[in-house]
Amino acid sequence: MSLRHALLALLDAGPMTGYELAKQFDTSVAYVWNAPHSQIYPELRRLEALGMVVAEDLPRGTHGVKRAYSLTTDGAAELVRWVVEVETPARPRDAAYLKATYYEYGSFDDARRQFREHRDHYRLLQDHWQRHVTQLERRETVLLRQRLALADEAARSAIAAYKVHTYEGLVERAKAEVAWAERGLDLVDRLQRDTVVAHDEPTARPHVALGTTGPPLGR
Amino acid sequence: MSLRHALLALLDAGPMTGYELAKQFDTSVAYVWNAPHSQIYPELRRLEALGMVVAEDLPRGTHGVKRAYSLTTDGAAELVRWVVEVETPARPRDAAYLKATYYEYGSFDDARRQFREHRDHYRLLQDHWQRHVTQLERRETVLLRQRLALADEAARSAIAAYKVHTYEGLVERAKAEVAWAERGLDLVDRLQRDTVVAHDEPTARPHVALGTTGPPLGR
DNA sequence: TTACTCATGTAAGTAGTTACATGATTCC
DNA sequence: GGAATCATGTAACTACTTACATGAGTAA
Repeated sequence: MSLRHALLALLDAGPMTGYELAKQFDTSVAYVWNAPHSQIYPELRRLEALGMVVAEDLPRGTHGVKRAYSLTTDGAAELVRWVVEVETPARPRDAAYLKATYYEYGSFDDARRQFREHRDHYRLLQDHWQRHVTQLERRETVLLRQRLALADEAARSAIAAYKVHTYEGLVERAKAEVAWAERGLDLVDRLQRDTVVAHDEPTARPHVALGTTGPPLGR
Repeated sequence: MSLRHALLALLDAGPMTGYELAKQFDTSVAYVWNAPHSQIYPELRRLEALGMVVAEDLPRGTHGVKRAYSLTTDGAAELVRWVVEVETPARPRDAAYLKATYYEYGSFDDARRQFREHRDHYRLLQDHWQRHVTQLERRETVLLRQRLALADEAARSAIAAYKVHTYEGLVERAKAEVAWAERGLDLVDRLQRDTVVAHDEPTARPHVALGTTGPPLGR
C-alpha cells in the first residue's frame, strides 16, 4: 500500500490539495510511483477518516472551495513506521521480459521492433531521471526546497543525498535496460545470419495438439 | 493481462494440468512472472470458455480425475498476436525506490538495514537467475527440451537464445541492484561521518502542521 | 496412520485502470 | 466567448492477494 505512504511523504513538504498531489504524481514522483487522481481522492478521504491527515476547506475565487490536506502526528508516525519497516519484496512481474522469452513466435523483425521500443523507452526514462538528479543536486525542485527549509541543519544533506542516490540508481537501471535491448538487437542479427528463415517470417510456430481446433460452438 | 499469455506459452510445451502449471509458476517462470493457483484455475476456465485451450479429463488413481489443458489453434494465434504486439510499458511502481527516497525519516541504522535487505534479496535472485541461464545453456530444463523437440531444426537455436538472453538480462539487473544497495551503504557511512546524529536516531522528523494532532473523535 | 504431494477449487478483500461526470476559474 | 487549467469526485471493471476448503494418492 505505497500510495498511502507516497501521499503522506508528499504532504510532509506542506499542505496540498488532491489536485496538487495528483500533479506531483504526474511529474516528479511519477517515475517511481504512479497514481491517477481517481485513486488519490478516495485515498485522501480514507487517510482523513483514519486521522492521518486533516483537511482544511479553502475558498477559491468567489464560490469555489478546495480542500488542503496536511499531516497529523498520527500520519507522521505512520510515515516513519513505513520507512523503517522492512517489507517482503513484491513478486517479480515483468511483462517485457516474459514476452522476450518467447520472441521466437514472431519474426526477426518483430523481435527487433520489440527491442527497439524497449531501448527507446528506457532512453527516455534515463533522460527524465538524469534531469531529476541534476535538479535535486542543484536544489531546484520545489518540494525538496520546502523539505530542506523545514528540516534541521544536520538533516539537510541526508534528505537530498537519499533522493539523489535513488534517482541515480534509476538512471543506472535505465542504462542497463538500454544495454540489454542493444545486446538483444545484436542477438537477432546473429540469429538471422545463421539461418535461412526470411526476416519477416515467424521463427517458430506454436504447436497445436491434433484435433484441437477449438469448439465449433462459437465464442 | 500477461498471466493468460504465460499460460498459453507454457502449454505450447505440451498438455498440462492446472497444478503442473502452478508448479511452473513456483519454479522456472516464477522469477519473471508470478501467479498463485487461485489465479490460475479460474483463468484456465476462462481460456477454455474462449476456445483458446481444450481440457481433457484424465483419470488419476481409482476415483480421481484431473484436467489436462492443451492449446487450440485460437490459443496459438492469441499467443503469437501477443508476442508481436508492442505494448505501452507499465507505469513505474517501485516500492523499494520510493521508500529509499525517504530514508531520512529513519536512523542511519534503519537505512543500512534496508540497503542490506535489498542487497541480499537481489544476491539471491542473481543466483537463481544465473543458475537458470546455465540450465538453459545446457538444455537441462524439461520445458525447453520439450519445446526444442517439437520445433523445426532452424528455430531451435533462436528458441534457446531468446530465453538465455532474457535471463542474462535479469542477472545484469540483479547485479545492478546489488551495486546500488552497496553504494547506498557507503552513502550512509559517509553521511554519518559528516554528522553528529547518533546512529540509531532518526535523521529527520516529519513536520506536523501546528494544531493538527488529529481529531479527538477517535478512529 | 500420518505426513506429504497431487489436485482443484471458492470467497472476500485490496489495488489499480479506464471512463464518465461536473463545474469553477483564469487568461486570451 | 472559448480554451486551458483548477478542482473533485463516482462507477465499472480487471488483476492480484490471502485465506478458506476439500479430498485423493503415495510412501514411510
